[in-house]
Amino acid sequence: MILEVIVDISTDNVDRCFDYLGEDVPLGSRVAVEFGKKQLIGFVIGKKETSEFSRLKWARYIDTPISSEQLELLNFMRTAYDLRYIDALRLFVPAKLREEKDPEYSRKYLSVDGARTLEELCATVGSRAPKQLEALKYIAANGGQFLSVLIAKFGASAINGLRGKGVVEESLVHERSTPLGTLSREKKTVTLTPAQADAVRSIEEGEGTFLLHGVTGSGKTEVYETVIEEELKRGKTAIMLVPEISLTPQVLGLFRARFGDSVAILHSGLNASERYDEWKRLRTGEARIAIGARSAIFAPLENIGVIIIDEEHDASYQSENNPRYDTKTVAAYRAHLSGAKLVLGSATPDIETYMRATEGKYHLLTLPERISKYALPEMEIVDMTAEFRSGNRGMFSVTLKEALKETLERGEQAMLFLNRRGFASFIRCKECGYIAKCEDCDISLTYHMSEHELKCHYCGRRYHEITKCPNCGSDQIKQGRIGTEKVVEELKALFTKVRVLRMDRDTTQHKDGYFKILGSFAAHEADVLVGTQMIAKGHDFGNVTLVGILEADAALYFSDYRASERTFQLITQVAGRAGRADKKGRVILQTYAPRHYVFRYGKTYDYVGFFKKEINTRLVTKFPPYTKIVRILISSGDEQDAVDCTRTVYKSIQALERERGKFVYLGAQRSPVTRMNGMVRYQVLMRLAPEQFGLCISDIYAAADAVKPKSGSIFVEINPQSLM
DNA sequence: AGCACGCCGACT
DNA sequence: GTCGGCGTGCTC
Repeated sequence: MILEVIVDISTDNVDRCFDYLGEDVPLGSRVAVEFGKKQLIGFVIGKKETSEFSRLKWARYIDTPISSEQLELLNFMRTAYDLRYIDALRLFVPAKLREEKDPEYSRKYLSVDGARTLEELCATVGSRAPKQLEALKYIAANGGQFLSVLIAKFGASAINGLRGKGVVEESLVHERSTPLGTLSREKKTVTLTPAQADAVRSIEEGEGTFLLHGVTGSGKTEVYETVIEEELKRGKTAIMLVPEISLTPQVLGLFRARFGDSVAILHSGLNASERYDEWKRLRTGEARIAIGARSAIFAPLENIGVIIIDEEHDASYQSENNPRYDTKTVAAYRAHLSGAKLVLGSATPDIETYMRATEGKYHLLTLPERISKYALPEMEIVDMTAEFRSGNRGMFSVTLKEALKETLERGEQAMLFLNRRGFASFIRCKECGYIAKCEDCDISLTYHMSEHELKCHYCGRRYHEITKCPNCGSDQIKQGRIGTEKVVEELKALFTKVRVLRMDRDTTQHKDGYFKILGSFAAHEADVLVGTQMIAKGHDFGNVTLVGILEADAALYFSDYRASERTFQLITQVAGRAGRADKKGRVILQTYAPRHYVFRYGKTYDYVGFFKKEINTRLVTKFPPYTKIVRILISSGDEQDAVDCTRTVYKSIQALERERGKFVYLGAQRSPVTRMNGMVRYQVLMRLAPEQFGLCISDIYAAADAVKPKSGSIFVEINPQSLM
């Protein structure tokens, strides 16, 4: 039998089948092959009787980690996203299975010599080795520990010293590193509200895709859990996806408590062995629920009853680096293949998702109110242009200053949220709030310092630099953007004794920085937490009664058609941080555009009102969901090469446009971020009507694949999250 | 990704 | 005269 094998090398030149002789094994099998003179892992994706090659090598069968259903999903993704076989295959298989050694691992485990007392052992080690003594005591106190853990904790020299002295016993433990047996299942019977029960019933009795729309605290999680439970009772399995950032130990703990060992958790904190362990528990059927970030959609489950995507509007569901894919589309296809239901949940759904729900393509389920009797905090909108005109040139409004003072006096905590994304800068008039926008696209213009001009990132149109506000004539027109450091500075100048924590890219760079800061704030080691969107999600702090949103409108002006949508999501999310059970919260939102519809609807948490307004804007400006944005990004080490490649691609796309009908927009330009690690970046950007998209996308992929930059890359993105 | 084959500059 | 630079091309 001839096996068609994909070898485990990720390059375009080997992104095809290679024929090998082998047994008649199932498709999706893992084989060991000699490729050139390298020993590699390969995956069987086809079988045939004859080959046009004469001197074939043999492939040795190992196992079959990928099901035929998963292979179908893989093929779908390959055409939908123009992926390499191997890049797509790797999503389905834990890294451990791609290493040549036996994936069944066992780890060295150290315990103290039980025949002697701890004092005797300490004496043997001697007082001249304090580190070893410390380690020894630790081992004794814990009843033993894995060698790798000990080395990480005490250093290799201390541990090897101990091992040399014969005071510890070594054994090979063929076991998972995080014992689960200790976690008992919590037999908590939750009583669902009528709305929750209705939602559960609709999902259980229906099929297809559901949008579960409910504000923060309306109890979406109970609906998910009950639906999963029902599916398990029917003998089905379930996948639940959550945004990467919400995979906190607490959230995971809740699910473990409810479902015990039948849930497998796939998160980025797992090492290769742990990941393999969880994968195997799903594959063998030991675990029947997979929970994780976006890649958990590839979990090795059969007979899936439901796929749940929580916070479905979250940007992390779109994979922005290879393999590029969009989880919701993949999930929809997987659900279709396995006859599973797809449940999308959010308080602020993606505009496209909600549109499909209004069109009847998704079943819309609404959870109207918060479960606890405490209403969402009220938002106060402060007009910063008025503050500016009345002489307050600082970044805090009078209202916010007073509210901060009161909060601190009561010994409560505050969060100051700074709405800042990326490094694009917009131009704003501080007197009247005017923002420079593209006349064609209604997208904020970005100031390019090198060229002294303003540009629209979506159509490339250029405008002269402006020094006077065209609206009110003021010369107070400048780049609007402030940093977290600046906020902390001004805060400390106002309140000398205030204890401030800052959370942004800089302070969370080192590992665990994120959780350390949150933990410290939760323990009331600081009065105010200043941060970017990072502090918007999850994390309830009982003592926080004030949330200040500085420059609430800043995200409105990032040159992105989703700016309003993102702003609405952010402000409603951040506002939810204020006030909990017993303490009423207060939200103060500072903006230079108080009359913008985002704030009008945001103030009352009116998503539907916002949606109606926003969808109309999208229709008029011809942005998604009424079009699809396709971007071909070309990067090269050589400027001329990049220009040549861009021209070639642009020409073939133009030819395509002549053949298939006019696109909504087509243009080629330098990428907004011109250089990135030594590479020059150009892009061909287009907007297609949905029908055109279906017709053209494979040709667009072909046009891009036909060009090969000398020392760089070329790839196609669909509705990219940002145009950086 | 590797590795071999292949055609042009400064070295024992 | 040769060693070696890394540019193109192939791996079933």
